[in-house]
Amino acid sequence: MTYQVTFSQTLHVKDHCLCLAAQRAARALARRFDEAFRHLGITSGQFSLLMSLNRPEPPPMGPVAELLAMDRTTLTANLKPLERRGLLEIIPNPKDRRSRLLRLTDAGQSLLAEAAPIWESEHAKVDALVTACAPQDLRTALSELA
Amino acid sequence: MTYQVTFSQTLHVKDHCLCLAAQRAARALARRFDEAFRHLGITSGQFSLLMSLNRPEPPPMGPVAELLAMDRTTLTANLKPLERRGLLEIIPNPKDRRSRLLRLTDAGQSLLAEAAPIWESEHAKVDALVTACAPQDLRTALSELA
DNA sequence: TGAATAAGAGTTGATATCAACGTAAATAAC
DNA sequence: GTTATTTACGTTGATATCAACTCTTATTCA
Repeated sequence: MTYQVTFSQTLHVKDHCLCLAAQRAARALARRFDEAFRHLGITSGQFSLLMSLNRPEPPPMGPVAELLAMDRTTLTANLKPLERRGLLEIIPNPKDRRSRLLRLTDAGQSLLAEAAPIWESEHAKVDALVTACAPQDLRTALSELA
Repeated sequence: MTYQVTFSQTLHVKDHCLCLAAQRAARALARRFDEAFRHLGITSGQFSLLMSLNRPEPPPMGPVAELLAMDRTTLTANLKPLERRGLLEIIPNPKDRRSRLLRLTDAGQSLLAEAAPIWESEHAKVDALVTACAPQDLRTALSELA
């Protein structure tokens, strides 16, 4: 005879699982920003990636993957469509031949400049949805989990 | 001449974007629970899906997709590997011939019974990581975004 | 009742995600 | 200085995600 998970245990998990809550919020927010950026031809994830490359010096892949909290191989995959579209370049690192540097192209810069005000306005709406705690505390709490 | 996004704007987005923060946390939590469930052969997402089917009556797909805050077509895709492994069944709805009902099999129930205590212990560790606000407030805030 | 509309799902195509494995280069140990 | 280890990245295969489109069945309404 096998132990059965009761319905009330299921309800407990549903109401308490931070993993599920984070997935739900992440999916919903991604869809929301995907929609906002759609006319620019980028997704929310692509916006975050392009924005993370807007630095004084082109960064190698490792730190970017770390910043986005994604697997390095996921980053490799995500770069491809953006590279194809000429929004970024993957160039050798003169300091370390194992490494590649990620550089935003002018086209990438321009696209980012169009996207930034959209992010600003959409994000203000999202921020306003949060009432259970201060939005800054929510951000901090999420960072504690990453 | 094209407007350029400044580095300080980039830092502002990085430090304030709830979408990025949610993606980061969601990815990190998924990896963490994936690891915890690995020996059972399921991922964190599959755990959430199977758990959501543990109800007195097999639910149709729509409400399950809604509960998980995922696209209906994503749910269709996610069901396939679990159905192949005999953990759930997709059966016709006698009340509505457009609809399908999702039923956990005995094997699915058993697997869930093994997974539940793992979730319990892993989740306690995760909960302890949250200090910026009460874990319950974090859950509520995330729900407000979904 | 018959036509228009809405609702529930599936398929396709593109991208996203990660583990497992592999390659090459830098660094450490001896 | 040669070997061992570590680091940085890529490829492959499986699953995840969603938009756009299509199919079928209910429901609405005229």
